[in-house]
Amino acid sequence: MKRKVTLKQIARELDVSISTVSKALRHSKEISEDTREKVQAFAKLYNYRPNNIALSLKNRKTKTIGIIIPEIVHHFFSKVIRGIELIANSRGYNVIIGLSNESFTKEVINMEMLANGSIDGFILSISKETLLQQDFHHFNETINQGMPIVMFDRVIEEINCDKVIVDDLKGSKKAVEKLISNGCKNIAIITTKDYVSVGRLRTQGYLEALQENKISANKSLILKIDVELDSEDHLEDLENEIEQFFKKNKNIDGIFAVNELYAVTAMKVVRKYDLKIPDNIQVIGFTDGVLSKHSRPGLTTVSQHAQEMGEKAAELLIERLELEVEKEEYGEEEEHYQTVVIETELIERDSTK
Amino acid sequence: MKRKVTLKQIARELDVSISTVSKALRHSKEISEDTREKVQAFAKLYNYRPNNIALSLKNRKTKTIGIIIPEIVHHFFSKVIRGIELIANSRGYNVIIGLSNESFTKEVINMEMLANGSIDGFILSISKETLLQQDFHHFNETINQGMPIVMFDRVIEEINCDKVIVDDLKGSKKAVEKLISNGCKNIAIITTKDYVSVGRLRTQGYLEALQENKISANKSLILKIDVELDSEDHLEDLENEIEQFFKKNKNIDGIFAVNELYAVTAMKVVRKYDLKIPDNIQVIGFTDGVLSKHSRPGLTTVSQHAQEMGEKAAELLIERLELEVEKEEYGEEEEHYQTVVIETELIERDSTK
DNA sequence: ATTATTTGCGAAAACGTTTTCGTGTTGAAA
DNA sequence: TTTCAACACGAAAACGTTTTCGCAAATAAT
Repeated sequence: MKRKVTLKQIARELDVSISTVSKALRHSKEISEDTREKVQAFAKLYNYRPNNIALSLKNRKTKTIGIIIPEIVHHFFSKVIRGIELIANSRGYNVIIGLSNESFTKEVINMEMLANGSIDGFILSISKETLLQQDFHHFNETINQGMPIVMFDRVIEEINCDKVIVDDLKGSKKAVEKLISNGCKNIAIITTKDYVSVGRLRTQGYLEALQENKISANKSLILKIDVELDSEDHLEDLENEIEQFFKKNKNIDGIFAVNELYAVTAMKVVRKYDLKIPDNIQVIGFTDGVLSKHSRPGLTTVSQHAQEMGEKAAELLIERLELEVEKEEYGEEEEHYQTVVIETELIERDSTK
Repeated sequence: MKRKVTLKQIARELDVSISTVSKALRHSKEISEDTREKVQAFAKLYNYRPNNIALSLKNRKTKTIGIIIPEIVHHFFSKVIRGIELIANSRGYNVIIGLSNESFTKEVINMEMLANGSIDGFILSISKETLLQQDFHHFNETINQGMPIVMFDRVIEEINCDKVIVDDLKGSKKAVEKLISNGCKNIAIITTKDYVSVGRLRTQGYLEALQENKISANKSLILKIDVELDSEDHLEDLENEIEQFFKKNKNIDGIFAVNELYAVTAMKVVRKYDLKIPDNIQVIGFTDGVLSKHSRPGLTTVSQHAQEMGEKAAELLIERLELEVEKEEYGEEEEHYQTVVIETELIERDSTK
């Protein structure tokens, strides 16, 4: 077992100084061609690679991005990660992941763990619990310490940072408009309780679409699901709740669900009542994940372009990181944060006419 | 914007030495109660946190685990990650992720990027391309440099490291036996080409089950899919290939597929021919992912307990990491690597009788 | 032959810690 | 009064780099 070789060892072996070795390896003009070749040959032979940690300490930057997300077993989030990783890697950055598990405390702990030098900046999506508690001090503190944050999907207006969001409102509106123009008269929405911002926005899109088409919203056609039923362990509860909802509203001929799971579960329930999709009831979901593609019938859905969100978020963060280097040289300029909106796209499959 | 405070700054501010500050914060008995309190109060006020990078450099360990996987947008892998993260975090480790994208080169590059000090050890699953090329030098080199590796799921016998595998052979055997005992006479298998070790093992399980039940294997009932059709972009090609296969083998009454995607795609094809599942054809898949749960009919499947695999892998790695510290103190002992087998479980749903 | 310039290299500082060891001061024991 | 331990603290090394600066030797210019 040969441990990693260091500059010091090379220097000792070749009877030169550490500085000489370092310079020789970085092709410094200061070093004679002779020594340069000698050192490089030796380094190659022993497969020398500079130690990242030492570099990080010296440069005071780690070339690593911290990602904090609520959940990784999730098509949307994993696609975002893929996008982030793609851009990050191509620009020489690594990606370190912390899962909040939708818990406020874990989110805070994870961020603290990473903020102490391990990373240069965060890309994150806020946990449901944090949204619920409305406690955002950890974000502000991190930013105040000079560590940039890019938020995606679940963001908060008031925090001063770059953001990447999907146009939830417009996306939902398009979806509901599609149902309307397809002839639906009684369109139900299956959504989350309001504190998850995306749920609120998507509900709003639903309402606006109705309004603009002169359809009066019917409160009993709005089903708000408790987030606790989202997990895979509560599939049956979710199904039951949706079934109760159906029983109470037999006239439904269109369903807009704010995520895939709600949509396919709704379809499952619909089938129990021997109704045909899309003939009797049309369904549109949100998020173009694996369920939408493989459900039967194929689910018409609003695609969020998750990977693109990740890519954009990574670009924003890295730009800011590299820009900061310059900022230190010139004086501080005004910081200006952007919010990038990723357009949604309605992907039509067989659950609509 | 107040930058992170360091020991040096505290020392200067309080007019003591850096050593004193460090000791005071670590509750050293060397420091008088007076100074200790003073320092701690100041540190708390300025929210002092030791810099991780500096600690890593000093301790020559990063408390970070590197994960290399072929793909993250994948139920199995993301569940494994969740398992790893769970254990890692509870033991004070972070998790840094590299995606190989099933490419040999990216696997190598990613590993090199992380191996230079960024992490203490790897948990990885080998890319298909690497398996195909049979080039494993990067694993051996990493291990030779004293960096432990734990492989999971897609592993290689010959490499000297801990492994966590699912009992693919037994799992498949159980599945096929189930089909047999349910009365299937012509059982097809949809599998991958042989170089993907899990595909090979699962095929082997299929063959053994047939043999032990005195059913002669029929080569035309074995469909080996090219891995390139696995991605979401080639769903149609996959479907076509399976359809051709069906056309040639109209007598199939049972299907065992080595992953979810093949299974649900097969079901899709079956439906085209107006055959009933499970009445005319029974289907069993592998991997209990989101597709199995939500497909219609629900897919009977072999569950691999992905999260448990991740947990076990993390435990193995961390144990070895902490053990190594001791090993440096006592002389080197014989290293002994384990291979942990995670039992599979047959989850019965509606695609079997 | 003397001075000026270039060349090639090493010493040392810096990044932020922890830890070993040394040392001056105090109070107690001799 | 002298000796010794206990106490409280600081200096310095170490982890592995990069980089600035200084310095000697070699070369060029006068």
